[in-house]
Amino acid sequence: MLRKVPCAQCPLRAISSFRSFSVDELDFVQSFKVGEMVLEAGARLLNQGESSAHLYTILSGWAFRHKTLPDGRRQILNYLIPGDLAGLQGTIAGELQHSVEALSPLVVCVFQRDQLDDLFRNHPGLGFDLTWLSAREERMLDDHLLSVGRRSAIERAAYLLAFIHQRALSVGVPGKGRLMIPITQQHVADTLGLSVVHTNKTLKKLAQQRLIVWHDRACEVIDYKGLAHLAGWSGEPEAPRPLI
Amino acid sequence: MLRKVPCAQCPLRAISSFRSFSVDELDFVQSFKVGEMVLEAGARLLNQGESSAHLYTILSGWAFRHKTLPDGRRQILNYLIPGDLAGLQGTIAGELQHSVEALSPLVVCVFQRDQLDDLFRNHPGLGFDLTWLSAREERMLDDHLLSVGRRSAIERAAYLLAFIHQRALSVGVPGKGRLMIPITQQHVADTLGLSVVHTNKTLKKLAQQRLIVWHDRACEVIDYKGLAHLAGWSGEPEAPRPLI
DNA sequence: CGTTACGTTGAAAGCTTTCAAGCATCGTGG
DNA sequence: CCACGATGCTTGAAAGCTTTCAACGTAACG
Repeated sequence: MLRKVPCAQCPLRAISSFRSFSVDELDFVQSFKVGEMVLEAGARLLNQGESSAHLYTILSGWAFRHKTLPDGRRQILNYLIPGDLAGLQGTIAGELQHSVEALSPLVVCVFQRDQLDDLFRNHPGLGFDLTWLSAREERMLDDHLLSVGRRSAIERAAYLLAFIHQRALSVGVPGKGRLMIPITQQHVADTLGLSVVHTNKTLKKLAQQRLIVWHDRACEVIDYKGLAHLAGWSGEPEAPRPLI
Repeated sequence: MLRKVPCAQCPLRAISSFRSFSVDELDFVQSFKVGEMVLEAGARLLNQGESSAHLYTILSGWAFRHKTLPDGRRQILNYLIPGDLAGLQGTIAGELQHSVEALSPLVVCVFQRDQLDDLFRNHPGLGFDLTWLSAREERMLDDHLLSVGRRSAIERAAYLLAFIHQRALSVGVPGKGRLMIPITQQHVADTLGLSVVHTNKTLKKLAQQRLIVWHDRACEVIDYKGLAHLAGWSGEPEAPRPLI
């Protein structure tokens, strides 16, 4: 937890999908920031049942949020990519009810939870942003719940991959290369509520229809519109969003 | 939209699960409140695809939040009971991505969305509360997603009814009588991601095990602990919560 | 070169849906 | 007052989607 890039020079802020911040806001966020942390793929950022004194914003890399039943069955709740905030739920209860695990090497920005009071008191705009981010996560969960509850296996898979693809593009994740979503079929299965075996067969169908290509531990979306259409999904509404 | 009970005398505030508000906060909430609205069972409070200038807090009655696929398949996302806030998602995008429909006669408190700025600016504690409420909804959705994705049909049903039961008790919904959850088996099916037919057979099993009794368009929980145990669910963590 | 993680396949078993039909209640119009 | 349509709850049987079981191939790694 050494490096501490000045927020004003954060490469993420250059991306057009993030709203611009005032100097005042940037100053505060800068002081709110404790430092940066680097995790390797597979490492846990947050743990179900534990409480954390920190909030995190993903700077680079991929992660996912999940929770498990007592007997070990696992459900992936959502994926985290650069610009996403993690750990806010810890604000309402001591213990976090889910875990966050890195899918790829991960760099996160670390904030001190006990400065939240200060944030709400002195920077109402940022307070609003936190509510905004939370409501946005809620909306994504609504979509996932609709998907897992009411879509067929192939529709679910199509929706999921289209969803992740769109989100990653909106924050420029692919860089200059092609976008490779760094997940295994087990991750897909645990997101869709399916078995790995059936997930494998379902992804194969999507590949046969030339909608995706499955690489080693990664998925490449070939036809985003085709996926969205198959799933009957119109995409997430885009709006300039805050980056805390 | 006529009556306007003073917030300080709101019967909900007498319930111990809500945190106490300062005079200052009460004054603001009072001014934030535009009035009250009464809906009959089946009426829509909010509509997917439309935008609303209002936020609502349920004062009495039951409602549910849901969204549908283009071909009509419906997923119920959550249930709303007294003290719950509705419409916050409309803050982040013009159009709401879900609908809210009354399950029983409903009385709601109406707030003006464009006063949210004022709220965040002059009442940081209430701003925090909004984030808190949003994060809480998020946590409930996490639980539902885990349930629909990874629990068997009977576990899902047990979880759902235990969940609703606990929540309703925490805000004193049953009054002095027994708690009757005013839902049809179609609602249960659309919440669990199952067909009505299979839902019917599943509920019958719960009834045979003496965990619930199904009445006409209503469910009575007989053995809350039994349901929670069957579902492998430990209940929602309880904490004093805000009432806006 | 053995081990482990990931992906792939085929077949049987099982859970859930769909299809069909029937019963009961309730409000409405004739 | 009664027929009738609409809504909700039940049931049985067949069809279908998904899981489980079992095996096998490959690539990466120590």
